[in-house]
Amino acid sequence: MVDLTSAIHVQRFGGSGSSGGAAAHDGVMGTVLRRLAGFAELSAAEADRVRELAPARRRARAGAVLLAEGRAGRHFLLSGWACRQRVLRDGRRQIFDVIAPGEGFGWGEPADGYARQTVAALTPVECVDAAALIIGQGDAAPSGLARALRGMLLEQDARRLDHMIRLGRLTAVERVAHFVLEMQRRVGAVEARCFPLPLTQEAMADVLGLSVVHLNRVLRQLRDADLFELRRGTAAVLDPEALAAAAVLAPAAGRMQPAR
Amino acid sequence: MVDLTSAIHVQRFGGSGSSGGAAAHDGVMGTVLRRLAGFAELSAAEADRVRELAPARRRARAGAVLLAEGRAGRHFLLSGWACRQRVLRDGRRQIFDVIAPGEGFGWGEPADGYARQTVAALTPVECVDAAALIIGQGDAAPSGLARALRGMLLEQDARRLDHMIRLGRLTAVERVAHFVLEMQRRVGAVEARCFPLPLTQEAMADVLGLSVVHLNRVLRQLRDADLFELRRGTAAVLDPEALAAAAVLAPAAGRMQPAR
DNA sequence: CGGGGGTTTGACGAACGTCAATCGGGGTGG
DNA sequence: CCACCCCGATTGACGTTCGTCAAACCCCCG
Repeated sequence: MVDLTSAIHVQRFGGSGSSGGAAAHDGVMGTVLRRLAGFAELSAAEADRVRELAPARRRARAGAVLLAEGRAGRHFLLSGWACRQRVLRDGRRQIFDVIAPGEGFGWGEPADGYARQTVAALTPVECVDAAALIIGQGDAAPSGLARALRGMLLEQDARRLDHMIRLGRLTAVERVAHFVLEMQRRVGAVEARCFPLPLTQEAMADVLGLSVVHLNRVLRQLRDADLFELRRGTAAVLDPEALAAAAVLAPAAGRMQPAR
Repeated sequence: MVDLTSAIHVQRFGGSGSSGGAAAHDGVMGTVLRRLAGFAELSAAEADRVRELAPARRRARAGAVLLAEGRAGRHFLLSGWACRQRVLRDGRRQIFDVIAPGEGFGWGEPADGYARQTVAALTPVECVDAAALIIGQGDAAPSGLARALRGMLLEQDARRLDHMIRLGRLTAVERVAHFVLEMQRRVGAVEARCFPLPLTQEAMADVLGLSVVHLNRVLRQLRDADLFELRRGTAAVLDPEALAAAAVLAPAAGRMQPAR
């Protein structure tokens, strides 16, 4: 499926404008285009419209707020990782959802003061405001772009349900195992043993509703059992079957199923 | 606001067809109409279209599956309480969301195999399939009905975020307090001391990600402290301020905010 | 060669789950 | 009308999981 192993390391601007191969041609928007294509085929014109967003991209450092609480508005994450979160007055933080490179944010978030969530960068990121992007919505045949974006939102919803189960009904080990498998699938590395997962243990703990210390112990436990390893931002699934067994629950599908 | 104290006890069919007062005129659809009106004003024609659904209503007993996993399709809950849930192979259950009388279900659920959730009745219920209801979507000015339904979905989304915080970052006492306040607001009984909450402790435990035993202890603790009481399906908020303090987090707004 | 943030570990305690038994109330059938 | 019964609520005892505090440790960068 989609290979993002390298995409996350793309941090250079300029160059790679119109050299040759498809990936090179896609330039910095490659991550986004490949991910969208995972949901629905885009027409050449649509892909071009997406590519044209590239000059508007901006960088942000880890920890930066990409979208303040209550704000919305179509963005894409070109590289790096972000999250949707909320911080309580006493400092406790819950991360609702991790945003992987190539994914969008701000599309689903209701702007009318309803959902109090903030989008924040977990690593250094590049992102673009896609407010200007023409989608081609409504009426008879939704465009490929519209279908892809819809698919992205649906998958996000599905993942949130999984996440609620994780938080409410899975043990710490199960939560970690399930989260790792979700990320593996999500990053398109189902066959690969290793994939990038540059999240702080603190961030991961705030995703999974655990303390950093306890998460660390669970990670060591999985490492000692040769199931899974996380070192320097790279995840390694050493024993997929055993890890899946530990996860109890199969992660949400990464692709749209045919309507019934 | 909306008073559902009696609505939940409406179990009789027939009668109350066109006697007099507004509530009586709304008949069995009154709960739904009042709730929709809480989000956006409906035109007389729209209200009539909703009322016309009444004959199609059906009953189900507690525990019945109202919408199987993966299915969707516009429904309203006329009376009784239901929930969206998922049950793991080993029997663990997580309830994603409680559905109060008058609320809709199946509107947001994606039908294409994405979200694996089941809608199940928590008490005896009456509900209708509203697939035939003409909404008046799209284009320039969305109808009152469309806006009301959209508001319902937005509120549901907002509540899910709160729910994720509850599960991931609040203690048992905080979870219960927050849940109770959310329900109070949701049922339109913010001023009232008492309101109907006919959930089994087992159901509430599965909402809050707790064991029944521990939930029971928390409830006793709140009762001993004269903060909150739950007896025979009726909730009594004895000390609103203290309960709100115990909840840490203010529950999601019950009404649509003006767009910014 | 120092910071400094992230990771790792130990010791301890609090929060929560499990097992098991009892209680209570309302619904049902005689 | 009453006895029975069953499901849900309640309680005690105990064990486990997980959080907190505190102290190293490690690695990356400057």
